[in-house]
Amino acid sequence: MFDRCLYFNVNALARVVNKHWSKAFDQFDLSPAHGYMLRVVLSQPGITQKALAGELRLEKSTITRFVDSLQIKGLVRRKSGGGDAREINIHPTAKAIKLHASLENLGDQLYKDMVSAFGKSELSSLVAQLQAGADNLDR
Amino acid sequence: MFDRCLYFNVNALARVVNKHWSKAFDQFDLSPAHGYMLRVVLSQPGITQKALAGELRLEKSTITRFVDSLQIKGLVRRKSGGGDAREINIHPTAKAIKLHASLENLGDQLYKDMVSAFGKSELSSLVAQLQAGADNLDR
DNA sequence: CCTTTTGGGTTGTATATACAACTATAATTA
DNA sequence: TAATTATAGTTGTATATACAACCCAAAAGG
Repeated sequence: MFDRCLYFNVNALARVVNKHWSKAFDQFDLSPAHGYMLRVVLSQPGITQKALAGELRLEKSTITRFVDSLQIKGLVRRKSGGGDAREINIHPTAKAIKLHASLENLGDQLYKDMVSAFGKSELSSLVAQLQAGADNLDR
Repeated sequence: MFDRCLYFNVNALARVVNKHWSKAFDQFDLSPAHGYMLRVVLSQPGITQKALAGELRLEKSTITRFVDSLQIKGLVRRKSGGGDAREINIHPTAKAIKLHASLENLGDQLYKDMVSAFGKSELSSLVAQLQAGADNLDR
């Protein structure tokens, strides 16, 4: 009934993609969203929460929550005192650093899974359209 | 950092689409998801919850919750007793029937919004890819 | 300087949705 | 037909995420 509807189809695809990603991230005991945030922290140690919100396109309150839970798991630390006292810098712990390579491998693996599910050129055109769509609408 | 990642981009687009749709559905005091469910009930009065889950691609427990809230708003009624006593048939109330035309108009309007944001052919190719993607992965 | 405004982060609260365990009924099989 | 299995729906619980109201520190304007 909603075959041609953007809202319906983007949400339906998001649900199946999220399920696939969740299963893959289970081995790290992380949700995909938390895993992606950790990847950003690992690649930019000391990043502020504001910048994380920008990278991940999530609200700052959501970032607070995610940092809280990574902190509870012993994967990141909050540090203040770098110039602007309002800012908080997020650093990966040694435990997180040990995961870095396997997290990136998982990313590669998932990409390959999608290439074989969709085909390489179809996948990249789909992703490009998703991205253009978000940019278009986000105003 | 995740520019080419399906997970990231499908979720980012879903968030902006959902925001746009939510704003549009405010006038009915419905979330888009509830509005879509009501549209299905209006077009197939007496549909079972199982069939609703199929149409909307949502879990049956989610359907229970949605029907609960439409019922509380006086928009649908549950009726049993049609043969199989496990099944529950969902019917729109008179109040819901009055909304039917404007809900469909809203759907048309949103479609037009998307056509002007994306362009007609880009939109339909995007939606077709979303749909094919969900079908592909959902196994 | 002192006051106002802006910006980063947190907290309270709300919604969408899922999954697993459960209940009640129907269908199958022995 | 009695026992097993499958199916429709409900409920408990959990997660992701948003928004609005708030707090504190910084910047800007008088």
